Amino acid sequence: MDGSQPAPPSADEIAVKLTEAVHEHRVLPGMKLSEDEVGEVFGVGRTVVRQALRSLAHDGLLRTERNRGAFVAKPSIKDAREVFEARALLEPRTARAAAERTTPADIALLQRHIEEERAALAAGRTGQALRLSGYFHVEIARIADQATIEAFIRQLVSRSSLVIALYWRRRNAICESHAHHALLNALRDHDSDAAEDLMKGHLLDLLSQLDLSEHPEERLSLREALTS
Amino acid sequence: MDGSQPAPPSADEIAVKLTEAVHEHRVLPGMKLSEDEVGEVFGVGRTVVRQALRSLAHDGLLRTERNRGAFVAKPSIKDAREVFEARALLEPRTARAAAERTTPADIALLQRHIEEERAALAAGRTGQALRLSGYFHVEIARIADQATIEAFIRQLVSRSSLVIALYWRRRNAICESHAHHALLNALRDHDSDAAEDLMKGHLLDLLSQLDLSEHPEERLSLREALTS
DNA sequence: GATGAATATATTGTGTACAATATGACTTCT
DNA sequence: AGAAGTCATATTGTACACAATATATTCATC
Repeated sequence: MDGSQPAPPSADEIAVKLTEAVHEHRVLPGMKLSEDEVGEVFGVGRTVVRQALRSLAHDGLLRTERNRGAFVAKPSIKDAREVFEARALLEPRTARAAAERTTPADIALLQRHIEEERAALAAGRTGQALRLSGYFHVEIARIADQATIEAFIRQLVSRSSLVIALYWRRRNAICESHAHHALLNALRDHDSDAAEDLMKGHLLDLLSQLDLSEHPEERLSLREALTS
Repeated sequence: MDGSQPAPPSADEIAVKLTEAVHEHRVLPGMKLSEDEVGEVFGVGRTVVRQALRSLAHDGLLRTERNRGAFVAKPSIKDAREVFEARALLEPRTARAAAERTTPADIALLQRHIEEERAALAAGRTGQALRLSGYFHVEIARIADQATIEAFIRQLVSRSSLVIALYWRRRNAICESHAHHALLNALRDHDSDAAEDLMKGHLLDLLSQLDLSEHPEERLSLREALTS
């Protein structure tokens, strides 16, 4: 057997793991991420954990309160709208750019991606399906060869996961698969106009599935009503 | 006299100071930021400096090499193009949104902003003028009441400073003042179309002032040619 | 019994010591 | 003299100890 303990993960690796957990709705908005706890899970000291947490906080996934700790962000309704407005500005044009550069290798990769997503959904692993569904959008930015925009979209997709956790109406993420398939076809055919339109429509669809009307229940937490 | 030493700055405050220094071209691409050195300047330990540096690195302003240190990023020509493509996607539409929400107070603030910029330029403080010129764009996102997009634009403006430091042709940043003034008028008149068009044109102007043709001199650093 | 203060506990914030690693200097050998 | 190997030095990477602060508990008092 291999007695050597596996190399402790780096701060970036931990950040990726935590982000994945957010995407899969395994950690939910409001949950506290204790430094000691996270450190014990990953087998590193608090120093490294702190770096990872700070990285997540910088992406807007965590909110840190001084001498209190790091909590998974709970995007407000305004935040939710902002996220999708930003996506509406970035993603359609990026999809257009991607359509002009898509290679057969990209298509194959996206196809595998969609297949995994479908399989995860069929197996009831909705968390993984959700994460893959988000990464699909990141992949398109990568195909467009726009690293800067890709980083932004990655951030927006992450926050979208939080938004979905808070404001999603129904549990049927099935429609997504169709939208992604249509996008795939547009990319394959280098149909820029279609890609841009499909992406725009897809984002509007997603937004329309959210319930962004302020309910009084939002205010059930008196603490946050007064401290925020 | 006040013998009490001033409270040591927080990591965020140091990050802001460093970012300002980048904006003002006081720290230039490639410069090394030693942890001990920065810590001594600000009167804090390496722990806090590290957080600040990591924050800058997350914004793409620094590049950290393992066991070597943090160096101010030197955006490639591709990076430069990406930055302005992202800005072209975000800022015109944001200017449009801002035009629909601009208040007299915003106008007054922008006017002061432009005046400061002009004064700095007249006094030969080109660094400050450059920084103010960048923050003007951030202000517009703030007026649009889009915190998410504002954060992105802030990041892009910062990187633009690096790009300008590397690829700017002439030293005449005078034209900017006119462009910003025209934008101010459009915002005051709530002329959304004009605001969007002016911003689009302004960004194209900026881009056209850059020299983004690959020169062989770019490759004078063998080290970077092989390690990157 | 309720309220308020005082204390106890737990968690984060920061400095520092030590380990890991890269770079530069020096020595040695051909 | 040049090249390669070895060692010295400096800087970053990490863990840990202690300080600061917020929360929970206890206890006295009305």
